[in-house]
Amino acid sequence: MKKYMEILKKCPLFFSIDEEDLQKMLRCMQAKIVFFNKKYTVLAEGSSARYIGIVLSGSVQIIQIDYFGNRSILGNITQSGVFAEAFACAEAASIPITVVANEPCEIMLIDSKHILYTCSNHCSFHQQLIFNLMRDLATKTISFHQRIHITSKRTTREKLLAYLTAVAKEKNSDSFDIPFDRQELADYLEIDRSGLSVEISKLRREGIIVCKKNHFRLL
Amino acid sequence: MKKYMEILKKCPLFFSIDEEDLQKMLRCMQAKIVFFNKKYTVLAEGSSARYIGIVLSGSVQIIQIDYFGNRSILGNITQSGVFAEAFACAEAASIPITVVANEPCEIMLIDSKHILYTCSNHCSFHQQLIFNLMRDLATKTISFHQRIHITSKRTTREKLLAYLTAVAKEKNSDSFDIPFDRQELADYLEIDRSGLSVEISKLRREGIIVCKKNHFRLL
DNA sequence: GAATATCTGTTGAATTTTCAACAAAAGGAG
DNA sequence: CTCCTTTTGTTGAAAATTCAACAGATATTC
Repeated sequence: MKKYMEILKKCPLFFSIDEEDLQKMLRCMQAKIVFFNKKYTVLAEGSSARYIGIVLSGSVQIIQIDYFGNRSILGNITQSGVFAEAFACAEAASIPITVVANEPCEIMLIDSKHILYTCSNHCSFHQQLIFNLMRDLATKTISFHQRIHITSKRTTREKLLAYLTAVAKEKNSDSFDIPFDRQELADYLEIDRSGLSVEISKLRREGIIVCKKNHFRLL
Repeated sequence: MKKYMEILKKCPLFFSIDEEDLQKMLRCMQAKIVFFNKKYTVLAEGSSARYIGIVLSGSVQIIQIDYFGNRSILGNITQSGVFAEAFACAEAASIPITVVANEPCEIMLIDSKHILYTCSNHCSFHQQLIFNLMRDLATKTISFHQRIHITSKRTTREKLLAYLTAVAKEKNSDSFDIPFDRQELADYLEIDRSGLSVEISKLRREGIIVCKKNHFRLL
């Protein structure tokens, strides 16, 4: 567990909790670490909402697939990021989304009952954990607002530009990588892949963007 | 303040807090009550993210308006519901949404610093408040997932049917009112109003729905 | 490095949405 | 009740998206 300390200290769930307490806490919560290969399912839609996940290495995608097989990508969680916490915290019966490994990754899974309810040891840092969870959920809510700001645009071009400017703003640079390939970006923006490619080409010809693979630059 | 007790006891922020404590708490937090007429702005985009709002009577809509003036409706908050809590809890500088009164309404506003940080009186129920806030945010996150499930559909018909079946499921009945007029429903589903009317007429002719104004019935 | 699989860009046709404009219906004010 | 305003439904034309199919580019495997 020790080798993951630096990563866990950056996890929003554990802010303001010192390393010693964190070690104790993880043992107390019976945190387990699981490895997944690329494209493997970390949590499947319909499975128990018991677990809260933390990405130790690699990255995962949060996806929704409807009855027709259409995929929506809700987000991308990278190192130190948390996922599935909303369903656990709301004590939902099951999760309405699927989490898949984007690349080989190590995932920490914690049973939410150890987080939501104080253990018999009355860990003093438990209140801090709840507070951190609240902040994390608030941050997630804001990121959903941003996603809606992007996907509510009506045309492919507007969605794409709204997305790219949002990423540029977040990364504080006009030059950046995006965490999606073309099909994934289309599924994130809720548009057709081929239409997306057409629009990227247009923006390139018009001199508005430069891009190579998943690296973009706004001009 | 007393006349609002029954409403506040149903507010997710105050679950498991008894009436006596709640009274004290509200005084301690300097909660203020403001009245708004229909269509008036309760909180404007860009304003301080300091306040958490609670609907005491009437209802409010959470909306986003982009540079072209296109409105997206993110949700509808009714009696005992909470709004703007995510921005306050994440300590955002300003709010990226606008809250407008849907009808005449009474709103309680609480400065979030009184919620997030313990007061000098060390109110014992403060921890419960944080826990409630966390649950509330988790619930909101889930409702965003549901909204995305609806708006990610590609056609007007699919969006409309996904929305109607979701409401029917929530209300546990095939017959229900929706909180939107046609333009608002279009702005919630991210589609064109006239296209929506066309689709409603089609579904009516096909005998899939019955509707009158904002009352719908699925067959 | 050759063979194979995956990803990306392009095209044209079909479908759908958007937009503007108007008429009918419903609601509110006096 | 009548006038006026707002909401809803309808239409056709323009614009945009989706879909299927394919070719070139890029990775991956052996």
